[in-house]
Amino acid sequence: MARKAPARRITLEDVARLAKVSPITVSRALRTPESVSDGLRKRIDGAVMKLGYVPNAAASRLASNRSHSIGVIVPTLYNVIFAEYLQALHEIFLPAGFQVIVVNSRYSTEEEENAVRALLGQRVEAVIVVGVDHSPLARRLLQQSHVPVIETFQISPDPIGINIGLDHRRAGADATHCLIACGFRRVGFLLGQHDMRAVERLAGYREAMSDADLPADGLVMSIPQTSSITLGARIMSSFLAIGKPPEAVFCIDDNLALGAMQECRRVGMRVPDDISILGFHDLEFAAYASPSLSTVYTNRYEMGKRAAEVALGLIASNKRGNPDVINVGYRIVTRESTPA
Amino acid sequence: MARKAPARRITLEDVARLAKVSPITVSRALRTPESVSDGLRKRIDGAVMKLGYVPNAAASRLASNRSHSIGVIVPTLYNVIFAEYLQALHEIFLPAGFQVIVVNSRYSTEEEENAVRALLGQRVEAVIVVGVDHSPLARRLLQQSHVPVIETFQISPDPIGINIGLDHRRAGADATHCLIACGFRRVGFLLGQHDMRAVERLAGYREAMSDADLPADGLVMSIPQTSSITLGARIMSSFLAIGKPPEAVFCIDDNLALGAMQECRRVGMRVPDDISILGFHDLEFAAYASPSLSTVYTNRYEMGKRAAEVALGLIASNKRGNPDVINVGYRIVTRESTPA
DNA sequence: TTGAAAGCGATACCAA
DNA sequence: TTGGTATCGCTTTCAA
Repeated sequence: MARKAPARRITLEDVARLAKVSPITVSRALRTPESVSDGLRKRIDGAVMKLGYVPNAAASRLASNRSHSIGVIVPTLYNVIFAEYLQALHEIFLPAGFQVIVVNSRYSTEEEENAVRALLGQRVEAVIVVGVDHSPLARRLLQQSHVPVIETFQISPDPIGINIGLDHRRAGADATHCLIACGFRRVGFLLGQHDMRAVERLAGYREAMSDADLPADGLVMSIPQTSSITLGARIMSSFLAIGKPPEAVFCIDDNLALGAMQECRRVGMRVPDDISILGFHDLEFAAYASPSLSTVYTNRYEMGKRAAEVALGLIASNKRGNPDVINVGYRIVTRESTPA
Repeated sequence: MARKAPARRITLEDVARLAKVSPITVSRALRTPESVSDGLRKRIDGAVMKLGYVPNAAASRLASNRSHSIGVIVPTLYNVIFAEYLQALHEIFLPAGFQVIVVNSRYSTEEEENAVRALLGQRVEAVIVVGVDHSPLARRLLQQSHVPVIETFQISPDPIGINIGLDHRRAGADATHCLIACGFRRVGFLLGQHDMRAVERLAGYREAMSDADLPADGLVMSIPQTSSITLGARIMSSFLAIGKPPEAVFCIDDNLALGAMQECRRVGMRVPDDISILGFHDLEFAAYASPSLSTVYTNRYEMGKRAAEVALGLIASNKRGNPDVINVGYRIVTRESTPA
């Protein structure tokens, strides 16, 4: 076995010894400097610096039963929508003295369950999770944890706690109606992986088609992989390969839409003259594509910001928050890739 | 003050009591199930399930002095290059039983220092950080921490431990030479914020211009904000506003490049006929832009992967790793936005 | 303002 | 295979 402690780590006691005070005084000087006399504080700060002391967070958490950290579960980091969301969370939590622990569930309910366990094990003071579908155990663990739980991005018929999101089914239906209103009958739907938000938007699409008495058969095309521009091009290519091209396609997100658009142009179809393309989320490049991309704007930043604010409020008041749904909505943005 | 413990949290002891075994046996059953008899294991698992027990990581860390977690510091989450890098880290560390704690330093040395302190306080078993410029205290804390430190993305003249990156100065010089070789004399340089990688690339640009006896005065344009497509358009717009347009511009990254390209087109300049544009990083959309964007490919995934592998090796062998530089290089990718 | 003693909830080490 | 006991490094009482 390795020799114990190859140069033991510096502890509070080491600092106390060097500063010739008791450990508890050092602890105080670090947490509430104003509660310690000037002289001592200076001696202690000096000792801390000299030794390069870094408090052991595990010990602190154990003793205080406070972690000063927030757990956040996102399905991926590849998509910039989650970066925007996380940015908002950081902007609220860091100044409030909380650390943000981000865990990536990679769109897997199983990994999400592990993430929940890991975060609750860290005794995070709130859990903020993207999506509303969880494994039964994950749901139960969240429910019986004593911390606020906030589900985001999607609204839930049965939220665990606070729920801040938008109605993806309605957004999908509205967007599809919008294309139908342009006079299109063959409206396609392109998607990558079938996460629950995608599935809801697809359901909205089917609903809208059905409402307009239009068949959706053979118009839904999916390659269940992480959404990307490349994937959009591939899906569009498969779509075009199997028969009569659609008059319009609604893509599960802007990445797919951009790829689909480029693929159409590659094979000589003009957008929007020969085919219309509608994306989702309104990523930054959508406005800069040529033609610029029509899409559905969603406010990721606001969802993050409100989630963080709600969480801070609940933590401060030592409550969990009764189930409540906050719908932040969406907005269809018409640009050049669809008719005016 | 709030009443203490509104329904106390479940501990190992609660599980032990319910399963009628000693706490230490529960601990064993959870960590090394094979070291406990079948009957007990089942009873214990049942009790864990029934109570929804989640071990307190703080207590475990304190007692075992192992955190099973890795600290990663990135300057932003907005840029997909870091998502790719983090993805690689996750893919290596999670299966190896390590949690990845991601902290965002928001391009601030000060926040980075806080991040270092927070991570070392968590007793992470390795620190992986983007960049090689740190505050003196951050550097010292990393140095005297007893864990492996891996600096990435950029090569360092004086690495703390292992250093995996590329030479941004040379990449900047090579890219600029490439434009000069096309016969351009007025080659501009566009950048947003002056992080150290950007500064190195700028230095490379200046070097290349000076090598070719070309003046760089008035050809460097910067708006020190987070890089984005919009920002690229704005910087290009300012550039065009102040006088004779350049023959080519080298942009600090593909976002800026795409924005710059769209701005040129907006004002009626053709790319590459009237102006050439070169980006950096080869983000996915670069190949799909129209015209497709020439750029410099960097391998973020590989940097993450190798950093993780090296870290795991060092952790396993209980070593810190002597300073060593691994240069992963880059590659200039010529597409339609520059002459062939 | 400072300090002494008693935990926090797990694991390590040694016994049975 | 199972259990007792000390201990990890800090904070929370409570006293001085």
